[in-house]
Amino acid sequence: MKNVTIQDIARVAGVSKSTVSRVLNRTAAVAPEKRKAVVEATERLGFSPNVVARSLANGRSMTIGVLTQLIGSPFYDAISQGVIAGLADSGYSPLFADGQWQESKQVDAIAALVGRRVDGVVLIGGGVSSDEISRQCSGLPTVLVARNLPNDRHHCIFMDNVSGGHLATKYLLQQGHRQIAIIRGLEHHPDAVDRFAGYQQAFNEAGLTPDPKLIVEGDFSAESGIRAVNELLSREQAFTAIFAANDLTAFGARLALDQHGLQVPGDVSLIGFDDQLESAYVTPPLTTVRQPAREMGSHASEAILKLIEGGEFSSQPVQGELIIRKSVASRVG
Amino acid sequence: MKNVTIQDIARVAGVSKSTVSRVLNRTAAVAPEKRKAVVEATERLGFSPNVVARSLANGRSMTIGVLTQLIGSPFYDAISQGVIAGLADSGYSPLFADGQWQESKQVDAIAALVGRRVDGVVLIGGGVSSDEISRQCSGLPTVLVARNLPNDRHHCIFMDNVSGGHLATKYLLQQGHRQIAIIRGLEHHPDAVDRFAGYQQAFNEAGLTPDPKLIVEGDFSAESGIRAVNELLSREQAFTAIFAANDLTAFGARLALDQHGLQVPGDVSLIGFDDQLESAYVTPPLTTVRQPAREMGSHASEAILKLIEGGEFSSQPVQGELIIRKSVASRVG
DNA sequence: CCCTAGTTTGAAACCGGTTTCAAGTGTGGT
DNA sequence: ACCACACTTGAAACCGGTTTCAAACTAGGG
Repeated sequence: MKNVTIQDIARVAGVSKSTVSRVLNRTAAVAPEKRKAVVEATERLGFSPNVVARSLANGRSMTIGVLTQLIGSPFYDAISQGVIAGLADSGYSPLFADGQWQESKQVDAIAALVGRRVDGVVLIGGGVSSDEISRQCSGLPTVLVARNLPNDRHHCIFMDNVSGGHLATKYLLQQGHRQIAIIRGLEHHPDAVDRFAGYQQAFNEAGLTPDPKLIVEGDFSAESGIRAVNELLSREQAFTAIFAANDLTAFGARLALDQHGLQVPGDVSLIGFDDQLESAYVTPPLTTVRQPAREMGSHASEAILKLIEGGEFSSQPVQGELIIRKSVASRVG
Repeated sequence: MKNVTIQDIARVAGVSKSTVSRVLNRTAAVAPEKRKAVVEATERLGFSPNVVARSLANGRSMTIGVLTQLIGSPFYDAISQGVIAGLADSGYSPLFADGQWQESKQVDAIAALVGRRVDGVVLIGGGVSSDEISRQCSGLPTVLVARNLPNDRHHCIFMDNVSGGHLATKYLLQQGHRQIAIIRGLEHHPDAVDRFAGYQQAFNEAGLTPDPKLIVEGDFSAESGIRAVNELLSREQAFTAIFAANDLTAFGARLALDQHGLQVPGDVSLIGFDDQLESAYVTPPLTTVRQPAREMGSHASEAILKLIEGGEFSSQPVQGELIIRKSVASRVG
């Protein structure tokens, strides 16, 4: 049950372990017959190198720490998947830690990753302060995803949420809607405030002002979509369209509208944000702003790998894409 | 930028590194004043132990290898999340590897995990043979999730899919349906064949036989739900209900029915399998058989931890639960 | 044929911890 | 006062690799 070590190979092949190491890593020239002996011994004994020992010796763990928020949110999950995919075949493996949306847990989790001597860190979302990140990850390649810390100490891969919110709202305006309700995300969540800013900006550009009675809070959950529609309906202020914080919220809103006998898009149009997998298959298929979550994740992996190799990489906000399906009706003509 | 080692602490505290180790791990009694000196030095220098070195020394990496299939499938993703959650606060971290549904990649991925000297392995789904698993993971605590390898060499946490399929079909029969179409999953996927067996069993118990014209293949995707419904409709064999391979397939089926002007559940009833997050919020909310994916994942973590501690654990198939919502109408009376 | 430069090679140090072992210290019993 | 025994402690070995260094060997040039 014992593991085979390079010492065992050295003995069998009749060389020193230094030579075995050199053969295995092609790190120096070795006489052909010795090389052959080592290779044969390696295969015969079924050697698999102890990555832990190797890491200790050369200081590289071949591991990338990934901090998720584990909220079961389709968006963040898709980013994680992108990170995993982007690391495939790189030799690096992703080590996950879980922040549970609590800052203290996130700080602990980062510490755990750093303690494991990961070669790089990918932080997905979360609320850890810039200073804390700098302190813990100093000297370590670090990439933030789905978050923008506006200073040049960090590398960030994030979406331009104001332009995304603008895109959605402008489209609704173009389709002739004027009473456009918005279900916001969590009050202080930067994504939510940015999308809301885009919403306002689109109205401003059209020389219009959004009706404050059509603005309602949410928390990115489907349940909050239901609550929001009920709230909206109780305010007795007519609206012909809803811009939901994300697709999940849109699903909830759609269901609540249905329960009130309101058709989508016949009576009210609906637009989401994210473009999660299911959105193309609900009835009616949801018009939404696509966030390339998976791509952002794999982009983060590429960035980390580049940083590890000593390279640089420039990040610029990725743009959302309007995916037009069937949940928005035209009010023109 | 250099890291603080226990050697540094030993020097500052005026003791040997053995003593530092003993204080840090409470592994032996140490004189109070020395202990105090060590603790102070530790805090003053901001020491964080090198987990890699520790792993090498005591042979425990405090890491659990997790092999996923990364298919973006809500079901498998939920299991992964459960595994992550179950490991939280255990001191162990999950190291992910990606099998991409290809057996050769899976074998490589397992090898990579084992090479990193993980203390246990969680295999989620996948098609690696029992022998291969035994060979690679011999001596390592190993748990399979969402898969049943019927021999006593492995620990498996899986759902009883025939009883699940039975549950769904029996419910439809009880509601008065007789022409029940089934959209199967991938032809040779064990989950699909088991659910189909449950479907047949429910018919048999009722003294009925399913109509072969109402059986159609799928691949667990939403797109395959659309294709299946089109196929079904083209066969011109009446049906009043559809049992879909999973919720995603049900979504696709629902959309296709809608496009053909068929109401759910007015014209045809629909039942899914999984109970993914969104299923409660589509219109109509989907009646389905719930698979406790997340729970299975965290259960797997618990099992692994127990096995690592030398304990045992007995696995028995988890049962699905019928979640009755609004997508099935009664045909009785 | 000798000297020098270049190539292979193994011994040993090292990465940063844990653990064994034996020496040193102190305590209590008689 | 003496001895046995328990308790602390540091030196050193160890985990399994990588890397430095210097010795030994090889080949080429004069």
